[in-house]
Amino acid sequence: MKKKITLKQIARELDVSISTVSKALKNSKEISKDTTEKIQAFAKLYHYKPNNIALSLKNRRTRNIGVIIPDIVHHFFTTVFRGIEQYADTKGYNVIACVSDESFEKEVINMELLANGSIDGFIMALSAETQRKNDFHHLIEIIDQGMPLVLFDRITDDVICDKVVINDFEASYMAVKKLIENGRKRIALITTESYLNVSEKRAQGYYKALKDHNLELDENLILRLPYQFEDETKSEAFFASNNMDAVLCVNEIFAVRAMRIAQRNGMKIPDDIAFIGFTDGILSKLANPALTSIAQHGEQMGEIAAKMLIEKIERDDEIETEEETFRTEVIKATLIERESTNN
Amino acid sequence: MKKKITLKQIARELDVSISTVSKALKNSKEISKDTTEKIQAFAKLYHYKPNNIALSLKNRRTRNIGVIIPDIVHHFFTTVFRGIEQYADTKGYNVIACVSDESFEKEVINMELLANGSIDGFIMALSAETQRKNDFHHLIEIIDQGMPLVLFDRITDDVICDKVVINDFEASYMAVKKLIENGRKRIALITTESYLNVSEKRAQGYYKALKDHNLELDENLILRLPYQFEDETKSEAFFASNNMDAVLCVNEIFAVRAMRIAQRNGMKIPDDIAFIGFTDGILSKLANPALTSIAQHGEQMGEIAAKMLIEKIERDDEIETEEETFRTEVIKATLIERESTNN
DNA sequence: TTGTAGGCGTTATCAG
DNA sequence: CTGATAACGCCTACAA
Repeated sequence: MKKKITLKQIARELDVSISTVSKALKNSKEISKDTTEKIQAFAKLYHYKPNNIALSLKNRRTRNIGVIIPDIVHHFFTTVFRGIEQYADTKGYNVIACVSDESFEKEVINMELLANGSIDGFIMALSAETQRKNDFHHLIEIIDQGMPLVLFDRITDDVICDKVVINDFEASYMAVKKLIENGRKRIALITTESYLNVSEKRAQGYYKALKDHNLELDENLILRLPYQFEDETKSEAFFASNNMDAVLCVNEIFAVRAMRIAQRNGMKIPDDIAFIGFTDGILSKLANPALTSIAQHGEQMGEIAAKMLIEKIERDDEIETEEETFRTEVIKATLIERESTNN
Repeated sequence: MKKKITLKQIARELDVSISTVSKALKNSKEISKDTTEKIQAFAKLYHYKPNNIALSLKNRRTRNIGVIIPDIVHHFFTTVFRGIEQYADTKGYNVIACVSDESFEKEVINMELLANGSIDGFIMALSAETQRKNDFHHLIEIIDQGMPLVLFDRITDDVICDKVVINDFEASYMAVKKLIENGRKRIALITTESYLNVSEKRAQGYYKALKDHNLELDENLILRLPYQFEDETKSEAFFASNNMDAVLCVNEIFAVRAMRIAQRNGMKIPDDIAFIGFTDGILSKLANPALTSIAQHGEQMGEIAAKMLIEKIERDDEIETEEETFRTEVIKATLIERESTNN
């Protein structure tokens, strides 16, 4: 077992000084061709690679970025993560991934842990609990310390930083509009129980679309489900006690579950009832019938977030003063039509 | 914007030496109560937290573990990742996640990048390309440097290290046996095209089960699909030109796709044809009909892998010599029966 | 009780 | 052309 070799060891072996070795390995022309070759050959032989930690300490940058997502099993976050990872990779950055599990406390702890030098910046989506509590002191503190932060999807207006979102309101509006144009009259909304920024915006789009087309808002047609687990009793009661001809769901899991229940109740999709869901993931594609779905372009979102963050990190290095400016990028969601609606 | 404060700054402000500050913050009884209190108060006021990078350099451990998975959108890997992250979190470790994208080169590059001091150990599943090339020099080199490594799921016998797998062979055998006991005679296998260790073992289980029950192995009943993308033409031809009454698939995506095609061809599930898939993910649960599925317990797998790794990391710290021993943990897969088979 | 010095691995500056 | 020194932030054995 040969431990990693250091400059010091090379220097000792070759009977030169550490700085000579360092320079030779960087092809500095201060060093003679002879010594340079000798040192490089030796270094190669022993697979010398500079120690990242020492470099980080010296340069005050780690080339690590911290990503905190509420839930990794949720397809949307996974795709965003993928986008982040891919872009970061091309720029030579590593991604440290933390899952907040929708918990405020885990979010805070993870952030504090990473903020102590382990990373150069954060990309995150707020946990449900954080949004409910409306407590963002940990984010503000981080920013205060000069650490770049990019929020995506689950954002808040209370924190001033770079952000990436999709046009939830418009996307939802368009989806409902489409349903109405297809002749649907009783359009239900299945959304999350807890207060999530995005769900709220999607609900607003739904309200507005109904209103603009002179359809009455019927509170009975709105079902609020717990975000994580559900035993389907609420959903079944919902379908049993209401008649509707279309459903908009704020995510694809809700949509696919709802379709199953509707089918179990003998309804034909899309003849009797149409479905549209957010999150155009694998479930939408492979559902039976395939689900018409609003693509949130998670991968693109992650890529943009990573790009914004890395730009800010690398800018910080150069100029020092210069007034900070923050951007909010809005990605346009697109409707992917499949079998659960008629076109 | 207040940058993070260091021991040095505290020392200067309070007009004491750095080591006094360091000791005071650790409640060393070398330091007088007075100074200790003064220093601690000041440190608290400025939110002093030791710099992780400096600690890593000093202690030669980072409390980071590197995880390399072939594909994060694949549900199974996601759940393993979750298990790793959760366990690591409880032990105060961070997880640096890299995606190899099934590419040998990305796997090598990522490993080399991380191996230079960024992490204390690796957990990984081999990329498809790595398994195909049978080239593991990068793993061997890593181990050689004394870096702990745990392989999971996609493993190889050519590398000696800790491993976690499920009993693929037996699981597959049991699944086929069940199908046979249900009266199925023409049982197909849908597996991956590229050589993957796990697929191979599952195929072996399939062969053995057929043989033990005196069913002939019909090569026409085996469909090999590309791992990542597929336009379904091959699958459709497969279903068109063969008649079968059951299908075993090496993952749930293949299974759900296959079910759709069978249904499109007018077959009734499970009456005309039964399906069993590996990977008991969300797709299996929400498919229509719900898919009988072999649970691989990804989360548990991740947890065990993380536990093995962290134990090795922390053992390395203490004792130095002591002969190394490596374990292979085998997790028992379980069959979750749903609507796609009759019980 | 407090401080000094050396070291973790690297680089940059300056002196020889 | 080469080497000594200081610094990044922290810890600790040893000295005062």
